[in-house]
Amino acid sequence: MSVQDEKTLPMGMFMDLERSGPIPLYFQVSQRIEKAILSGELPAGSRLENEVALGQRLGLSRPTVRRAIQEIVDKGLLVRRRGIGTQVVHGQVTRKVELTSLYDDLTNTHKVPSTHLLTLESQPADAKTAERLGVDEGSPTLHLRRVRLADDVPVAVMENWLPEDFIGIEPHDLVEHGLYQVLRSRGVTMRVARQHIGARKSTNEESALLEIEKNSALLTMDRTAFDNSGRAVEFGQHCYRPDLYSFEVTLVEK
Amino acid sequence: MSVQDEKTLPMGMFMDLERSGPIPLYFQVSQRIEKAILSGELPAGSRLENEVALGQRLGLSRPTVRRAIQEIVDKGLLVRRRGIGTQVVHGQVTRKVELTSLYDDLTNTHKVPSTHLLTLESQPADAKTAERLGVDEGSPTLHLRRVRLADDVPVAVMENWLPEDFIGIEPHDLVEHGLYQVLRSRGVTMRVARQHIGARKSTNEESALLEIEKNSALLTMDRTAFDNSGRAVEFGQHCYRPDLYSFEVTLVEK
DNA sequence: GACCTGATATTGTCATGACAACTGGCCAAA
DNA sequence: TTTGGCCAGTTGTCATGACAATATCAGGTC
Repeated sequence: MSVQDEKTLPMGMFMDLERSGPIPLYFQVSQRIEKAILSGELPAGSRLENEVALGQRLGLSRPTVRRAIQEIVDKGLLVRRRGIGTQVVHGQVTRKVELTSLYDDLTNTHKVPSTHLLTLESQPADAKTAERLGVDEGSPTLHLRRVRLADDVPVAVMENWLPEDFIGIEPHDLVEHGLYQVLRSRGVTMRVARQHIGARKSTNEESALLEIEKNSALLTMDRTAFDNSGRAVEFGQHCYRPDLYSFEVTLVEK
Repeated sequence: MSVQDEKTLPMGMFMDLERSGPIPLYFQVSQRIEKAILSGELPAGSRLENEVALGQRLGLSRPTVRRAIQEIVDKGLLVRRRGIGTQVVHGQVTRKVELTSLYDDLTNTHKVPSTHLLTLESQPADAKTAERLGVDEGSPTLHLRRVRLADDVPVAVMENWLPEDFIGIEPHDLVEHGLYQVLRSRGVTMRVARQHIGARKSTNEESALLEIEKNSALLTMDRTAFDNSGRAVEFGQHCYRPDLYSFEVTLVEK
């Protein structure tokens, strides 16, 4: 019995590519394929059409098709093997495969998110904050502390520091929109973020805020985020209720 | 004062590319650039030569140079901006930027790793294991449980299940080499892994094994790993001492 | 039957060329 | 002085073509 006894599917889709629109062709293709996988149209283990044939059928060049496929490989949904072809990964868990999202989206899954703003103040940078943000120690920063809730149940305590040019953000924005949305609306686009994920016991204050027992286990995440110019725009220390939140990561070996 | 007042560096390297060797050209180039960044030769904020010029100087086509640069962008060390160029990210933390490695390597940093093998047995798959591995419930699996130590200090308790064809792995191998090395030596190459990272309190047994207080906070990680044919080859539930171990993740926005 | 050999299929790498889209600065006009 | 438009520089996208590396499979030979 061979390893891939699954047959190649015809994939009768991709008839309408918008060639003059602003959306890249490779992106249009990759989205269709991903959708076909997640919807079950391309079941686990099935083989994809080979790159050349797929390109011909869609009227696209091989590099374009190849890039589209690569996007999905990077997400961990497809596996390519030289001499063999491209297959959908086995593992029926082909859902919820987004790389660790920036939190906003995750609570949106059938939950109503809300925010309690505890602190919003200007604060001189201490040594650690200065190092993480790449600013001088003692220079002013915007310091904020929030409790994030889903369906009125507290999920996380989030403490953030931002460079001084963000001083002036209104409390109203943060309660309504979440930090990253506010930054985006001010013209900042995040590009790179470095995260450390760990665990520790909760303090008494955190236990009260999160409505959990004293000395519970907490899931913690430190993050420094950089915008598209490479400047640090945010440093945060967050802690989560582990019974309500966890991180999902998909690794793809080179 | 402009945002990028840094000057473009000449980068007088890349003289010796091995064109006939087995190592891809784009990989050779990306390694040189990454090395130059990590060594400080390309300081934070400095601009890279533009793709066309760099290609000409190295005798390479633009796609090849572009791919080399893209590799480093994906690691979060470089940032590209259309119309501007490619810059090294600000943020002096340009060290230890490897995506969440597969554990073996992490303990190797100045520590002596060792392993206590607690369990190594054949065990019929329960419902959860069967689902994760994609095998039938009740079919035989290899079940193993280990304590991982660094410098003789326990760091993690790791419990794994593998499909039946791995039954026959010797205890000696696991003590000496770590699970992933053993699998590699049996011809398995990992491609995709899905991980869930969370936290919880330790059980009494875990507290004893890890030499920590009862009811401490633990960092937990569940993982299912797939080989290059997309078949699940390992399912594991691990827990770590949070004072000795944490996860590092670098996110890059599309 | 076991083993080698070659043909075939498929992805991996690389080159060349072209145009589009975005950014920044220069310069002229209001 | 300010505004607007033009221009050059750089990355983003896409097409075409070629060869290399690797896995499968059929067939022949020992």
